[in-house]
Amino acid sequence: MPVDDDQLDRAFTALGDPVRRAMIAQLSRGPATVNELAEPFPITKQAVSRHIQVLEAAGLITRTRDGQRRPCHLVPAALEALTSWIDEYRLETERRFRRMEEVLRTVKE
Amino acid sequence: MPVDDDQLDRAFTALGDPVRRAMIAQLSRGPATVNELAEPFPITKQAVSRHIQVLEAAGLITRTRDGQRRPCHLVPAALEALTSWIDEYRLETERRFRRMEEVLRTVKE
DNA sequence: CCTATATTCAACACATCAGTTGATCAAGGG
DNA sequence: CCCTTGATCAACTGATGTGTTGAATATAGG
Repeated sequence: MPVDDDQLDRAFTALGDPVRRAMIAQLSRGPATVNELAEPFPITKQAVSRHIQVLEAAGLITRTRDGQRRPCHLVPAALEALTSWIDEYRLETERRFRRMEEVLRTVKE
Repeated sequence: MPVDDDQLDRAFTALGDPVRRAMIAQLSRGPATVNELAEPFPITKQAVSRHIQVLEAAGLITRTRDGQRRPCHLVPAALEALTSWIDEYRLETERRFRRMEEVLRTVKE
């Protein structure tokens, strides 16, 4: 499933921050609230709250409601869209390299 | 092969820009110089030159010398490191989802 | 109802980024 | 040796991002 350019902007930029990547890692082990996500970091909860908003706007997480808590959940399909984008160009490059090697071997004979 | 945090910062941030992603796409079809990479965009070559420096610092491309030209080459291994990072957490999340479904089915009986 | 907890909003400071223009450096070709 | 071409450096501007503090909102629970 294709993703538009703005969505890729937001998703890749979101991953370009060590705090947000650590949050992704934690969320892969299960849902977590703002407070739980904030715990490992020496920053305020407001700052954490905004990191979460960045991840949500990027489509990388969704949020549910549980009383006064707003647990975050990782969205595997969004991650998959990113690897698909990257793989397209990696695979094309690798195919091109193999074709070049082929030519070099042929010439050498 | 693991990648350190700063390298992930630089690489993901580099991909968070549509101009740089378009450059990646072009480079997957073959090496290109600054001038060739600048051609599709309505920005100055100095700006393109700096985008290239960002991609190089991120390890996503390397540069060679060909007379006065400095062709850029995509580095597939760097792209692979990114998909590996993402996949680790996507797969963990999918495994967790499957375990939850399993539990739900068991409880329903 | 009142209070504590979880989260968010608003306004501000500071740093980084993407773009510009103008000057500079490096390599090739007449 | 000059001149052109490819690329980069330096300084500046405006926009965006990340953090802070302080106030506000919403829900739970006695």
